[in-house]
Amino acid sequence: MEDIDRKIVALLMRDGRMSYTDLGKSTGLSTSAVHQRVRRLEERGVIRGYSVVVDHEAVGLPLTAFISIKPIDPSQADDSPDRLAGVPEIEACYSVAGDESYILKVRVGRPADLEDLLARIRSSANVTTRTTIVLSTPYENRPMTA
Amino acid sequence: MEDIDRKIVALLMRDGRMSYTDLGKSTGLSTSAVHQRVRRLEERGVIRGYSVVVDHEAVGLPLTAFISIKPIDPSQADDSPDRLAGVPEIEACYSVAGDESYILKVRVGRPADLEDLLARIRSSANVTTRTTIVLSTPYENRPMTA
DNA sequence: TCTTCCTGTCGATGTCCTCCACGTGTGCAC
DNA sequence: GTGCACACGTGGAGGACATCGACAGGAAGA
Repeated sequence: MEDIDRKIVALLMRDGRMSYTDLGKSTGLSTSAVHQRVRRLEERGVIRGYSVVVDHEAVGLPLTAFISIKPIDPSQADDSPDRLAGVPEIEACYSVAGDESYILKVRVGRPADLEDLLARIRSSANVTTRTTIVLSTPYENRPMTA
Repeated sequence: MEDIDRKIVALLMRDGRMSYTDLGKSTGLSTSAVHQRVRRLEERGVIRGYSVVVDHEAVGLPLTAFISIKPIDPSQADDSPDRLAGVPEIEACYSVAGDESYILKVRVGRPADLEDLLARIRSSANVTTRTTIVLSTPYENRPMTA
């Protein structure tokens, strides 16, 4: 990937609503040229979409946790992501190497909600869980460096 | 937070570049009214900013890992986030309850880069590390449900 | 050299953002 | 009830921006 594309992506990570005009000024290109590049980045799948950065406390989900899961029956089909896809509290699911098979990142409102969520995860995916509570988040989703 | 604000946030999580006109149509409000609400959400800090969703493989960072860190000297000042803030490979830093003190999410290009990164983390923060390699990411940063 | 492809600039058009003036409903003091 | 303040909505006007097409220049290969 070219250097200028990398710069465009880095700029958009900092401000996803930046106008093409401003992107052009920051990269030394014309508006149309930037527009074309962004469209190509979208087509190639480098840019998958745009999103908003939300304060989770403010939207009523102040409690974050990581849940590592392990199948109870090691011979069972490994389809936990599908089984858990419908659980809205799960923000991310990573297949990992190591003792456990997946790490989930979840957000809930209160400890009681977490308890309830764990029960749902265990029963719907037939797994054991190991939960790590997040106390604070110094930083998250930091933008790439140019 | 109001129901309609929640809907606006949910819509923007799905498409952070959605126009105020379209947001208005989806929420049954006029363009100006939506605009006002979004501005208030930004002022209150509910909306912290806008960003782009990037395919990390496409930008040359296909290897993701979680690194749990623990201070070597338990009596030392607990300022790891500050010490590590300058390391660009670290995308997120969570202070967690449990045996370890922080979980870092990192992205690098190759295993050798991870080795190098781990050395830098250990020396600059004076910590021991436990690394969990991500094999695949079924989903990540899923939008809230309305 | 000529062709082709890629990537850029420039200009025109329609859409959207942005702001301002104004209307409406609610709660409160009088 | 009346008057007022306030929060929140609508609608319109203007300027900025996105979007598209036509065209220019440079690089690589025949």
